[in-house]
Order: sequence, then structure tokens, then C-alpha cells
Amino acid sequence: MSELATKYSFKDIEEKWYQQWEQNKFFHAQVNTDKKPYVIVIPPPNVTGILHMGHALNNTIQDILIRYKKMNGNESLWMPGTDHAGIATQNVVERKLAKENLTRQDVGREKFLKRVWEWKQEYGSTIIRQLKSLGCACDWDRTRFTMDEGYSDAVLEVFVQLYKKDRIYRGNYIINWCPRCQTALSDEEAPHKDLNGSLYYMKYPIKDSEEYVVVATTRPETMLGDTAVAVNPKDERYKHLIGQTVILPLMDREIPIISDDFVDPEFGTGAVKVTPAHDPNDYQMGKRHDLEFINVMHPDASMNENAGEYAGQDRFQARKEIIEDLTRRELFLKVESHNNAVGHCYRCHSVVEPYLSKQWFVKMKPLSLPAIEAVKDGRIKFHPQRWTKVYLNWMENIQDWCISRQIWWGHRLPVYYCADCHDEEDKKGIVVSKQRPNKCPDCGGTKLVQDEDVLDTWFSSWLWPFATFGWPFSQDQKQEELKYFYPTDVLVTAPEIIFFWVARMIMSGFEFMGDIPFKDVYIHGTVRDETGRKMSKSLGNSIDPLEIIEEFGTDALRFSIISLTSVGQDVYLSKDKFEAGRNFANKIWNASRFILMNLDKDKIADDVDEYLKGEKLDLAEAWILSCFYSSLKDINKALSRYRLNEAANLIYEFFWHQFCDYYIELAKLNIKEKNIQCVLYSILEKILRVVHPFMPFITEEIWYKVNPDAGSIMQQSWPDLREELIDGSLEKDMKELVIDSTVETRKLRSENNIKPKEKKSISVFVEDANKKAALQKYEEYLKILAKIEDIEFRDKNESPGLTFVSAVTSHAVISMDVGEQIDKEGELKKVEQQISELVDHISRKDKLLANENYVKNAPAQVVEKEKNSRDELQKKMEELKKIKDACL
RNA sequence: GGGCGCGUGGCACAGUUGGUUAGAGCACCUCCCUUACAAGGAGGGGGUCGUAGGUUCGAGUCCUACCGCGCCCACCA
Repeated sequence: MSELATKYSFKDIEEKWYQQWEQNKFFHAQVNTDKKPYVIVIPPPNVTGILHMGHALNNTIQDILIRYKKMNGNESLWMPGTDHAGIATQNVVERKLAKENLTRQDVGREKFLKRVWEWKQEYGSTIIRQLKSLGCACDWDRTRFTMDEGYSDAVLEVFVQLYKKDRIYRGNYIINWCPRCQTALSDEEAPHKDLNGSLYYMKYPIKDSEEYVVVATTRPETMLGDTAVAVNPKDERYKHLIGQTVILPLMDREIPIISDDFVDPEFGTGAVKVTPAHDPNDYQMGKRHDLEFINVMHPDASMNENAGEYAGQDRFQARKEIIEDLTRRELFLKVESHNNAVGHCYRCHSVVEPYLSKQWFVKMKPLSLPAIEAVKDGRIKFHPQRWTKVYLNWMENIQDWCISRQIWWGHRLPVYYCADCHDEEDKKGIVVSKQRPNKCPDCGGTKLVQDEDVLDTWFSSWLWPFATFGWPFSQDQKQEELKYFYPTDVLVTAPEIIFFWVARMIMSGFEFMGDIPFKDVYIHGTVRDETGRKMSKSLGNSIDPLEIIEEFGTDALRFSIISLTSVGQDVYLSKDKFEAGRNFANKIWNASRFILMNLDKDKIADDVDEYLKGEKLDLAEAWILSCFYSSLKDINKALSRYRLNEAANLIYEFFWHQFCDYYIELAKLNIKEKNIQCVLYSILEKILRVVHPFMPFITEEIWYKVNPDAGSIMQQSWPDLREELIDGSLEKDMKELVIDSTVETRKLRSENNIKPKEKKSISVFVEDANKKAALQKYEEYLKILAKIEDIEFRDKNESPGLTFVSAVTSHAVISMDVGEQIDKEGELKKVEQQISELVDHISRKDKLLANENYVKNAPAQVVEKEKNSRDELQKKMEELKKIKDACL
């Protein structure tokens, strides 16, 4: 057999194998009607993205599933790609421009876009390269970008279709406006954060009266746009004021006092200033009462010409000055501290301004209905299940989606306005079409101007599960692919984007494909640092996966992060946690190296499984095969339930603590024996296959040494579960007769300072011939594992010599002659301690067993087990008492 | 205001439908460079499972309340 290098060096193998796989197109999937497809579409990272631990976790999970399913005979397809990330990418390029003291307006739309594309050409594939270093088995030939020609066509197609169905409309509404990015945002893009704000109380004088009404606000600067004061109609305090007029301070505008049920008499003073152009509630009130809408801000949130003398000031500066001016006029009452939730731009974190503007919206209610049904009836399942509720809650309260963005980088709206006849209400002179129309259908005019806005990035990514397959089609062949691969199997993602993306993909799936986009949604946790903070660039607490790969290896990174991630729970990482994976890789390497060193090719049967089936195996061989298959059974079960951490830990446990700690040690004695050779080979080549999805590189490297002619491990099948080789009672015997005795014997050595090298003999006291026979079957194993020269079986009633120390197992008393150095007193103390613990334990059991209700109600099996266990303890105690007597 | 998750040895976590004395890892202590592996091997100490009740023969596990931490959603200005 070929040998492995003495020292495991991941650097020598990881890159090498990835290139091989890619060159050989092992990641490629195609329509194959003989096989069941297994499909995952990658959550497309932003082109501006650089790999962080969240990606590492997300993509490792997907890669494991893809590789596992491929080995299970599926046509596994992992569809990769990137997202153009409108605002984020535009910001990056704008920042670059800023270094040249330029704005995008300076260079103009066309040139700016050219620069973004250049940036994309240069840096846009960084994340793809990084995913490759993670080992991702994506079908790179299919890599898509949300602004590819074909993909863009899908986006426009969808816009046109929805418009024609009257699902898209344009209108003036209060939207979330980011003054920094200068664009509208959807509700999801403006998450609310609690701020320690202030509530300002201001006096508004009532016309022709000495009275004034006090209103409270968190944003005093909006008062410049007030067009009413509202009170609750039932509020006795203000009833007399309804219908009167107020003089708006600073602006000297006359505004009415209106009554509206919306007003909560309990909050503030019970009187509300109404600014219809700057607050969503006020907007509604404005509509109801036919108020004037006065916009007092520029798009950058500085005050505009409607703000009187405050024009030109920034909103926060204006706030300050307005308060000062009101104070001067004795119209400012007080300020209270007040926590309230304020929207922030999810890209630049600026405080978002509710802003009245003309935008495009998608009517969501009709789209949501089938998406709600599909989750309710289980056609789509969330893992863990609890996210179902979060999803349904959002879906059932869905709001219309603002999809127009005032930026340049993205899909420009396929909307054209006639320069001659387009009117403000969009009643005529508007054409929605994928192609630029030649003339206006209403007036025949030929000057058609395209809408300046682009679409929300998510308006393209919500089509990902089918647009990546070429929808809408021009060629029949590709349509076949969609038919074969859609719906996909599972979507693996983080909770943050359930609303942004997952929910919308489900809606678009039904709307355009008439079917679910995926069957399962696996929501994994968030990656946090060891103090529980989310890992993020801005906090500076992230661990760079590439550094971990450099220091510990990709396999180590993957194995560590997976074994730490229980389903849906957040992952707490620190650098040292990656040592576990590295150590395991090292263990796999060394164990494999040892086996390969000792295997004789001639002794390994051509068909090992077939050979082993016919052979009468020794206990150790049968045992380790049983262990392997019972582990495999559990691993399969864990994988089918997305419990990847459980699977990883089962693998670790079997490989390290059963195979290496016990079996390999036992095999050493007669390692050249054919059966042992076959078992070592059989388990090694199978465990490599099982480990492969988790640690693809090291397993491939070793695989080629174990099986030089079989081709890549990527193309092997997952081991069949051979239940007939699982032998529970053998596993139990091995545990009780060998492992427990080994541990006890080692303890005797350790407690009595006997050097590992020193060969010792033990005496084993057994009750009867049966016990003796049982132990004798395993005698050799105990000798090897505990480094025992000889075992002398003695009658239970004999007593060991005065220089013996003893331990009690469930089957025997093990004694060892430690000669002169015996610590009689210590020994006595130890035994007494054990006895007193047993007394407690037994009395607890006695109490339990004496409880009628227990015996009556508990399942017979449980009671039986309890009785047996009590008897065993009793026996053990008797043995210990004898040992104690011997000590005295 | 609603919803969700978490609180288990020094640290960070497992614990599957309630059933022996609650488990591995890291760290710690002792011994060992035993010819696969010191990134290793052998042994060991350490937890009244957040608190208080309840259901049950039996609760880390189910129920209720409370405390603490974190997250998500929501138009009380």
C-alpha cells in the first residue's frame, strides 16, 4: 500500500484537489432522468461581499448536503451566483469616486455605470474565489449574476407581467427615505432601532384666544410642515377646540384643529401635530381630512424652501434652532426623555426619514395567499419549525412593497413616459414594456423618456430559484432543465433574510412557476463572537475564515463550525475552537497512515464486504463493524433531519473513541491476519466516504492511497447500511467485559503509580464458570488494552494477597499485586468511600422500588431494569466489603 | 405592546417522545516522548441543570409565574 506523509499538511492538498475536481467537472449536474435531482440554490452573496464566518457556516452546510446527496445517488446541483446588491455596490463605487473628489452626478449616469461594471469585473468574483477555498461543490459553469442579460430579462418580464395584472402601481406615499443614500427603501430595509430620544412639548396658540394647545413630538423640525392639530373626538379636554384654528408658530400659518380616532388621549398631551408629508399616520389623517401636504425637506434631509427661515439647514440643526426659537417666544414647554424606535437604513445606518414621494409598489396581498397556504399545509417546511410562526405573522400582515430606488446601479424600470401627453396621475402617456416603445400609444408622440429609477435588488433576487435556469425561455432545451431541477429541495439561509428573500421567493414561485420554489427552508443561527455579539466588520470582532483556513485548514474550519452548530442555534466562535477540527483531521491522517503502513494488498479480498459476510469473525472485528454500522445508522438519521452537528459528533466519537482508541489498538496484535486486514480496510474506506462531505480534502487525499484505482471520492457512493452486522449484545458485552475492565485496570495502575511500560499481571475473581467463560472470550483484548502480561482467573471466595489492590466491575473483581509500595490506608479509604456511595445509591433504589405507585405505574421494563440495577449494586457492594475486610 | 430563543461543572455547549448516580470538548491536576498520532495517550477533580411553585410513581426534559441575557416584529406622535 502506498503511504501517507509522516506529517499531515493541509496546505499541500486542499488547493490541489479543488482544482482537480473543478477541472473534471465533478460539480456539474445536468438533466438525468435516471436520477432524482437534488437542488440547492445558493443565497447569492453580494458582489461586494467578502467571505465572513456567516458565509462559511451557510455554505459549509449546503456543501455537506450537496455532497452527501450526490453520494446517495442524486443528481446534485448547487446553483451558484452573485447579487448585484444595488445600494451596497453603488456605495462602494461612490466612495471610490469620492477619493477623486467626484460624485456620481459629476460623472453622469452612463459613465458611472461603466465604472460600476468595471469594478464588478475586477472585484466581483472575490467572493466566488473565496467560496472555492471553502471547498464548495457549486456548479460554477452555471454561475449567474442578477444583472446578467438573461436574468435581467426575467426581472423586466416579471415587472411587465405584474403591471399588466394590475399588481404594480405608482403613487405618492410616505415611504422610508434614506437621506444619505438618497433613495426610497422598503419597510424591510429600514429596520427600527430603539433610540434614547426626546419628546418635546410645544405650545400652539389658538387664534383669537389667549389659549393654546400643547402638542408633543419627537421630531420638532417637522412642525414646519404641520397642517393641522388633531385630538380624539371623545377627549373632553379638547372638545371645545375642535373646529377652531391654531396659529402655527414660526410659520404663522393658520391650521385647523381636527378630531380623529387615531389620536390616543393617553399619550403626550392627547393633542397631536399633524404633518401629512412627514409621517405615515399623519399622512393617513391628511387623506381623511383633506389636509394640505407640505414637504419641508430636500432629499438629503436638509430643510427646503417650505421651511421658511430654516431652509438649507440640516434636519437636526433645524430641530435645535426651532426649539431655541420656540423657547425664546415662550412657546416651548418642556422636553422629556423618550425611547422610541426609529428606522435606520440597512446599508448606511442613517436615520431614515418618512418622506412623501412618488414611488412604485407591488400589491402583496394576492401574492401572499398561496405562500401562506403552502407553509400552513406543510408543502414547505421550516427547520427549525419555530420560524413558521415568524414567517406567517409577517405574511399575514404583509404591506405593499416599495420597489423603486433612486439609484443608478440596478435594473432600470421598463417604464416610459411620453414627453407630450404624460400626466401626473399616470392616466395616459405611460408605457410599460421590456422594449423601448417607438411611439406613445395615446398621442403618437415619439419622445419617450424612460423612468430614471431602478428596481429594488430584492426584486431580482426573489426570482432566483427559476430565473437562474433561464426563465423566461427562448430555447426549449433549457426549459427541460427547469422542469427537472425545479422546485429545488432546500434553501439554507440565515434568519435575517426570511422576509427580504425567503418569503418573497415563495410568493414569486407561485406567481410565475405555479409551484413552491423549495420544499425545506433550513434556517441556521447567527455567528457570534465568544461574548455573544454578532460578528460584524463594524464591531471589529469578526474572525476571518480565510485566516482560519490559512492556519488550520479548510477541513478543520468546516468540521469545527459544523460540530458547534446545533440546529437553529447561534454559534459562538473563538479562534481556539478551530483546534478541535484541526486535531480531528490530524487524527484521521495518523490513523489512516498507520493502517496504510500495515495493509498488504494481497490480503485484502477483492470484494471485502462479500468476503467479510462469509467469514466467522473474531469478536473485536465483529464489534467494530457493529459499532460502525450503528453509528452510520444514527448519522443517516441525523443528516435526514438536518442535524449536521449531531452527525459530525457521531463521526468523531466513532472514529476517535471506538475505532482508534480501541479497535486499532486491538488490531495491532495480529495485524497481518487476513480478517483484520479486511476489517481495517473496510472501515477505513467507508469512514472516509462518510467523513467526505464534512472534510472533503483530507478524505480525498487519503482515498487515493486507499483506493488508487477507484477514482475520486466525490464519485463514490455513501456506504450502505448493513443492519445485519449490528449486534447490540456484542456491543454491550464489549463495553462491560472489556472496556469497563480496561478502565478499572488502568485506574489501578494509575492510582498506584505503576509506569505504563511496566508489565503487570492481574487476578480476576469470578463467581462461576459462566462468568469466567464470558471473560475468557475477551481475555486477550483486556491484556492488550490494559497492558497486562497475564490474567489469572481465581475463585470468587479466594482472597488476594496482602499486597493486592482491587476494583469491582459488573462481572468480576480485578486485583493487582502492587508489592511493597501498597498504600493500605489509601486503599481502605478509597474502598470505604465507594461503599458509602453505594449505600446511598442502593437505599435510594430501595425507596423507589418500595413505592407502590412507582411499581404500579412505571412500565414493567423500567421497573425490571431498576431491580436488576439494584441487585448489581448490591453485589458490587458485597465485593467491596470483602476487599475492605482484606485491607484490615 | 406582541412574538421568539437562551440561562446545565472555570469557559463555551450536547442532552432526541419525562425513566439508572446529567454527558463529550476546551481549560485544570497527575502520570507517560509505549515503534499512527505530544495537534497524542492513560487517569483524575469539578455541576442542588436561573429562581419559586405545580403536574407526575418519577422533571434538566412538561405546565405556571418571576429574574437575567439576546433577537425579531409593531404607525402612540
